[in-house]
Amino acid sequence: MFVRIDLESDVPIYTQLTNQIMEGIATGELKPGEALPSVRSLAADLGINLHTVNKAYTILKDSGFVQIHRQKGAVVQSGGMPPADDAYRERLAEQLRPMAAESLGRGMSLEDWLAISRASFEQLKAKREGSQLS
Amino acid sequence: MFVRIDLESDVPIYTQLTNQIMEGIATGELKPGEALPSVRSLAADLGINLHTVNKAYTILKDSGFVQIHRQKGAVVQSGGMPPADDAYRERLAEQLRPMAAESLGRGMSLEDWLAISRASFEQLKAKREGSQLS
DNA sequence: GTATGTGTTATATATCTAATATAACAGTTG
DNA sequence: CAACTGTTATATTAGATATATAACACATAC
Repeated sequence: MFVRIDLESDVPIYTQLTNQIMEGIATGELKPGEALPSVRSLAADLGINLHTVNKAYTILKDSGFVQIHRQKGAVVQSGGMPPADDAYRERLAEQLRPMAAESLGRGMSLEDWLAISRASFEQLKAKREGSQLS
Repeated sequence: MFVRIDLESDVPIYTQLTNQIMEGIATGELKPGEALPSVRSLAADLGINLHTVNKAYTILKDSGFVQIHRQKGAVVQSGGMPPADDAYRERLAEQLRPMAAESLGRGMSLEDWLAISRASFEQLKAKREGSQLS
C-alpha cells in the first residue's frame, strides 16, 4: 500500500488517511472500480485501529469518492466523481482565505502565491497523466 | 471591533480569532503599532473567555505578527512582519496539497483552480490598497 | 453448511484539545 | 492607592481522537 502515516503529526490519523486516499484517486493511482483494502487489513498494515480506518472510509463515502458494498468492501467511485459545484468552490475559497491572508501579511506577491498554488495542482496533475492515458 | 465569531463552526474559536486578526493585519485594517483590545475587553465583547482570546494572541505573538508589552497590551508588529521564507512556503504547499487533490479529483481544471486561488489573494490585496496608500 | 471475510454497530476506556470559571500575581499607569 | 495590562495556576466540562473487544448481518468459498 502507498499510505504513510505520521504518528508525530498533529493532523489526525483519519485525516491523513482520507487525504492520501483522495490524492490516490485524484492522481489515478487508484482507478474507478478498484477495491480499497478492507478496514481490518489496512489497519493491521498501518498498525492502527480498525475504527480509525473506517472513519476515513466513511468520510470518503459521504463525500462521494468511494462506494461501499456492504459485504464486498470499499471501492473507488465508478459512477463519476463528485462535481466541483458552487457549494464546493465556496468551501474551497473559505479554506484558502486565511492562507492567502497569512501569505499577504508575510509580504508575498500575487505571483509567488500563484506559483506555489499552481505547483501544488500541477504536481498532482502531472502524476495523473504519467500513470495513465487521459 | 471587526471580529465575528461563529459558535456553530467546527473551527475552534481561537483559530477564528487568529485568522481574522491576521487578515486584519494583512489588509492594513490593523496597522503596525496599533493596539489590539485587551484580552478581557475583547473576550467580553465577544461573549467568550479571556483565555480563549489569550490563546489567539499568544499564537500571533509566537508567529511574529504581534508584539506583547506585558503591561501595555498587544500591538501589531511594528518591526517588520515575519518573512515568507522557504520554511513557510513549504508549510503552505503542504497545506495546499490536499485541497488541490480534492479539486483535481472533482474534475476542476488548472485554470479554475488558479482563478479561485487568485481571487482569494486579490480580494485581500485590493482591500489593503483601498484602505491605505501602499 | 460451516467457515471466512465484508462493513457496521455497540460499549468502554484513555488521552488530548477546546472552552470556561475563578483567582491571584507582577508591573505599569492615572 | 486604584485600575488596568498580560500571565500563571487550578479546576471543571465537553468533545474529539484513538484504541480495544465483541457482536451482528450478509455474502461468498470450500
